[in-house]
Amino acid sequence: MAVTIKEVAKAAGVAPSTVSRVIADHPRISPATKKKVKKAMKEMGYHPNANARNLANRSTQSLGVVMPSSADKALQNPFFPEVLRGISAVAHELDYSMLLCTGETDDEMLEAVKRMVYSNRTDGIILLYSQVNDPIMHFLLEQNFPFVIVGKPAERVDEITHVDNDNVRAGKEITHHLIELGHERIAFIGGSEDRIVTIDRMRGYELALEEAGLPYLEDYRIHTEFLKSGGRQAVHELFSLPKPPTGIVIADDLMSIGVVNMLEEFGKRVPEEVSIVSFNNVYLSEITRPPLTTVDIHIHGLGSQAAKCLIEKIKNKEEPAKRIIVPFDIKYRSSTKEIKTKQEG
Amino acid sequence: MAVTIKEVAKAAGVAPSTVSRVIADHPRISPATKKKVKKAMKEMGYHPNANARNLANRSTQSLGVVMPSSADKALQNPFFPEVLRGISAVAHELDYSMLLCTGETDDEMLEAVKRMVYSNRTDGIILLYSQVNDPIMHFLLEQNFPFVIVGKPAERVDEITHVDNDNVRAGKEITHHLIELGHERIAFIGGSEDRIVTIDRMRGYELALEEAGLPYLEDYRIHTEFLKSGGRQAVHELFSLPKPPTGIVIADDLMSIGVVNMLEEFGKRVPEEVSIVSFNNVYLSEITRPPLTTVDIHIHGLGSQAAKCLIEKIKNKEEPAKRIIVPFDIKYRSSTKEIKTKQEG
DNA sequence: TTATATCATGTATAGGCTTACATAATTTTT
DNA sequence: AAAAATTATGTAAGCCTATACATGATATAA
Repeated sequence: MAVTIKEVAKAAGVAPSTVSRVIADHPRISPATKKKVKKAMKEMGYHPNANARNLANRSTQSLGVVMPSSADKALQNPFFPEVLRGISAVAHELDYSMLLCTGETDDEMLEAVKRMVYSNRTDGIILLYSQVNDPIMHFLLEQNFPFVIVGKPAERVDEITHVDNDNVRAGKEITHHLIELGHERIAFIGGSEDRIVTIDRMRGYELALEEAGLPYLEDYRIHTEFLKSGGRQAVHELFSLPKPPTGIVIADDLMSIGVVNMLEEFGKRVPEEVSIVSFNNVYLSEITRPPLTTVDIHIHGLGSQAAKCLIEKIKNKEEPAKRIIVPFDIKYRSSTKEIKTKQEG
Repeated sequence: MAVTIKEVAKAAGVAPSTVSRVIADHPRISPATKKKVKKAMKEMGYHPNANARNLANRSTQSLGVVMPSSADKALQNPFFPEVLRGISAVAHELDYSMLLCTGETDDEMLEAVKRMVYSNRTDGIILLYSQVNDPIMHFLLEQNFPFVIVGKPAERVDEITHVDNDNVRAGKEITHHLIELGHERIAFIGGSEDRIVTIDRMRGYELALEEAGLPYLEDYRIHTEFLKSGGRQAVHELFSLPKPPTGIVIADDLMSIGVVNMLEEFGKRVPEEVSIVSFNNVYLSEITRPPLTTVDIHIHGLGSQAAKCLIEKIKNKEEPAKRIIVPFDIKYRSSTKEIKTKQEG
């Protein structure tokens, strides 16, 4: 059994409460006893017991982090380790620990979150995704439990603290880049339409087309989970169109890699024949072939800001809902190319 | 304040200890009172407080998971989300939660681990990496704190429970595959030589060469962190050799992608001019171009086995050290090609 | 110098749960 | 039918820390 506050107290010849106060750096402890107690703590190898402490404090000093359910392969997205790092950076600094929550199915996830909340294992929760009609979010809302979202809430946007990029603008700007290069037939490939991030990025894509006076074709929009075969089929159809696109806006770097692969299969080369842009700027996008022109969304920043907001909210339940927009910038690399021959008006 | 055991007891007309026993499903509680108490719990929305419980039990019901320090980009490896899923699967099942531990520097990591251990935040630790002379491992050993390694310990192999693939054999077999295809000039590219996984895979590579009577050249071995520029330089040198390799064994799928990219830059095509094999079989390796022939190490299994072992060890301190070898299999895809023209004797 | 404010520390309780031990009720044994 | 064993539940003492309140010692004010 580890050494307790009592034993330290006895050794230092003071009361347990005094030791506790020394730990908390209470101002009304004389320098002399402070020193004496600290010495005893060192000598005896004392370390406070987090459980006891948290019980007394009615807190846990830990942040729950909820990943999307891992039904799909999306979880292998390097986005996640990177946000985790961001969260970890400030959590560590402010002396919080991170409780991770994954699960195979949505039900399993919800159950896991409920357990975390009910059993008081965490002081607050970060949702690493945002989707339409999310039961977990509803639960948290209903319980009035502190949480923040990385991404934009599907509803009650003004009541829920969230950390996001301006994905609409990012979508618009990156699409605009393609337009500037002379592209007029631009497709959009994104994941599930339930994910807010997909919706926003697509919205930006639409706006850019509109602004440029380019037609907006239903056939140019693909939503797929990208589990290989499904995605292949979709891309195949896209390029079987009478007027196939010359540029594609893809909602995620990881998908881009799959798309490049499929295009190659169909004999289309990137960027010579098709230009591609995407989002996230994971490390991968730099080392893949071709290196991707992509929106750097500052994943690490998303994570660290989310952690910061959540901790503020935990410390002060009255903290108003906030919206933090992490700026993005575009990394211009080699997956796009100017288009010379204007494709008929 | 949440409802406590006492309140439930009062409502059900029993003693708090009875309620506690109902929760623990104690056999000596009559079905009648069990039912009565459960009803009260439901009605009042009672949920046990994890902190109080853990304090009384001197346990935490949580597993600490230590990722490598994120100094390098290696953390963006999809390997990690995938092991986490594996760990999570059994942790969840056995009602443990996962405490994540990352850090920028090695010192920060060590400090974080010390805090976890000293403050009793976790019952045991899973190390997601293994390297030579790891201060964290030494600390854990010295404290006699339950931990398991995903990978092979650098020392005291028989005293430390670990879950690993037979990386030497995997290295040998995958290299052998290249040899079977007629390759005789085979290089090896791996990450840091401090990582045991690199060492083992390279050892397998060497064994395969030896067995086939192929020469083993110093110049054919590259170790790099693969932070782009460094890797590029190395690959450049490799292919400036008088006799450049026709096949490469690469220690990790993620690196493979970088290598393919660089080769392309140097005008070498995969697999037409250079064959490539690697390890891990992350989702990416399937969708990249070309799809990689790679060793499927069953990442999920590594994680789940590790969690299982750790929990066993937590429950029984006397549990002997174990070594679990998760089987691997090779996914044959399109990054290798038979070599026709025997390159001079 | 005495009353009062300030400071340094101690006492005791709370936080929510588990569990060894005690006790009352029931069943089994002889 | 009394003694013994078993069963069902209660009592109370932890687990370790934080903190409101109490107390004694100094310093300040009147």
